[in-house]
Amino acid sequence: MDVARSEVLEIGTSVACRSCQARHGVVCGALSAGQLIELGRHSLRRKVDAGCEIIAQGSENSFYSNIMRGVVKLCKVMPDGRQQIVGLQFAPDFVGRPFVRESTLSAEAATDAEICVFPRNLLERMILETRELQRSLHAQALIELDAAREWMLTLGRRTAEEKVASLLHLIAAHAETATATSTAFDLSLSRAEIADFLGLTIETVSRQLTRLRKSGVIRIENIRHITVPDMDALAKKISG
Amino acid sequence: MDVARSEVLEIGTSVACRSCQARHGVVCGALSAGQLIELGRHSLRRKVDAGCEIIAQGSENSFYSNIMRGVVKLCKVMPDGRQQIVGLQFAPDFVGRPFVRESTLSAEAATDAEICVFPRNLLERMILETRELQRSLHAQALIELDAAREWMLTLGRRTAEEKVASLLHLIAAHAETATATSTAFDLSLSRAEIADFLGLTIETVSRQLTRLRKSGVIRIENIRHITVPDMDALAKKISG
DNA sequence: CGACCACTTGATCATGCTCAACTAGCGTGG
DNA sequence: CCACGCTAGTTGAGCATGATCAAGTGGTCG
Repeated sequence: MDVARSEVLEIGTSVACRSCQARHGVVCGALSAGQLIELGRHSLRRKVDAGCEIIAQGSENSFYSNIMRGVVKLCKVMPDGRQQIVGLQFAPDFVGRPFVRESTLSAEAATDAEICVFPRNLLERMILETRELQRSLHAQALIELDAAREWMLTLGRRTAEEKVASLLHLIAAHAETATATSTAFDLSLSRAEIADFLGLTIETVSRQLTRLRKSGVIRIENIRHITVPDMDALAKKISG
Repeated sequence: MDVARSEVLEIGTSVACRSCQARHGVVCGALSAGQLIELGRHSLRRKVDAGCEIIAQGSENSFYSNIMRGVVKLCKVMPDGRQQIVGLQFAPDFVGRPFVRESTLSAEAATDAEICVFPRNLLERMILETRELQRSLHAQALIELDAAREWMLTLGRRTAEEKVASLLHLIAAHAETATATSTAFDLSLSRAEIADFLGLTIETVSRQLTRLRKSGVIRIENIRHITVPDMDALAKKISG
C-alpha cells in the first residue's frame, strides 16, 4: 500500500477564509473579523490522503484542525490490536481537544480529506479571550457527547442487523444527494472500518449488508456506493 | 416494591453552601461569593431514594443539580424496552444539559442519594455571565466525552469477563476505602444495572463475577460488597 | 413461617466469530 | 492486451461466547 501522505496546499490567508466553507463553523464562526485574520495568517491548509493519521493516540496535541472536506474517524486501539472507532467527524467539524496535553485517541482521515490546521497556542489563547468561541466549542462537545451516548446504546443493545442499519442511517444523514424519500451516498468507510465502528467482524458486516440488500432496504450500486430507496424502511430496521 | 420517593430537606442557604462538599465542585467552585449566595438562596437540597428518576428521557429540562451523596446513572431506553446505561455520576458531579430543551436520556438515583437542585433559568443566566462557570462546565463535558468513548471501547470490543472487570475497576476507582494495594467498596448497582451498563444479561454478569471470585481476583463479601485484594490483578483482567 | 425478590447455577440455543475458500476489481508488467 | 498478483469483499461451514429458559438458593420482611 502507498504510504498515506499529507501535503501542504497553501499558507492560509484572510482572503482564503472569506470563501471558506467552515467560515461559519464551530471555530471560525465564533471569531471577530480581526481574530479571523490573525488565525488565518497562522493556519495551514493541508491535504491528507485516506488512512493518514492526523493525531496519534498518546501523542502530544500540538495543533487543532477544522475538517474542510472528507471524513475523519476517531479511533481507540487496545494493546493487543483490538480497535474501536468512537466517532466520525464530517466537514466542517473541529478536531482536537483543547487544553489537554495528551490525546487519548487517534484521528485518521477515512477518506481523502482537507483540513485547516491551527497552532495550539494561538487557538488556546483565543478560546481564553473569546467567550463566543468557548461557548461554541462547549456546544460541540455536548453534541459529540450525545452522539457518543447514542452510539453506546447501539454498541451495547442492538443486534448486528440493527447496528449496520444504524451506521447506514448515520452516514445517509450526512449525505447531500437526497431526494424526498430516497438517498444515495458514498460509504466513506471500508468494511473493516465499519466493523470497528460497530463492534463486529468484517464478515458479519458483509453478511448484514447483503441481508439488507436482499430485503430491498438498500441497493449496493458498487462496493462503496449505496442507495436507500426509502429512508423510513431503513429507520424501521434500527429498532424493530 | 416501594415507590421511590424524593423529599426536600431544606431550602439552601449560603450557610449550608460554606460547608458543602460540592463547594469547590464543577458549578459552585466557579462562582463568586455573591453568586454563590444567590444560587444558594434558590437551591433546594433533595433526598432521593434509590430508583428515583431525577430527569425523565424526553422530558423538558426545568432544573439542574449537583450530586451531594450517592450515585446517579444515566440511561437510554429503546421503545421495545432494551436499556443501556450510558454513564455513572458520583458526588460532586453536575447533572443536566444546559441550554437544551429536551433530555435525550434519563437520570436515576442508583443508590439513595442527595442532590442540590438549581432552577434552570438562574443557572443558565449565571453560565452566560460567568466565564469561569462556562469553562468549568465545558471541562466536565470533555471529561464525560472521554469517559463515554472509553466505554464505547469496552462495549464494542471487550469480552464479558473484561467488561465486568472494567466495571469493577471503574467503581473501585471512586471508592474511598483503599489501602496501598487492596480496595473494598459497595457495588452501587444491582446485577440488572450492571448488565445494562455492560450490554450483557444478568446471568452473564453473575457468572463472570463468580469466575473472578474463583480465580481469586475479587472477594464477594456479600451481594453488594466487593473486595479487590490486588488492583493490579484486576487491571490485568481488563485487557489480556 | 412463608412469600418475595435478587441472585446464582445449569442446560440448551442462537447470534455472531473464526477459519477457509472463493470472487471481483484494479494496477503492474510482460 | 492479457496474465498475474494483490487487496477488499463475499460466502460457507463449524464453533464458541453469551443469550434464553428454567430451576434452585439465600436473605429479608411481614
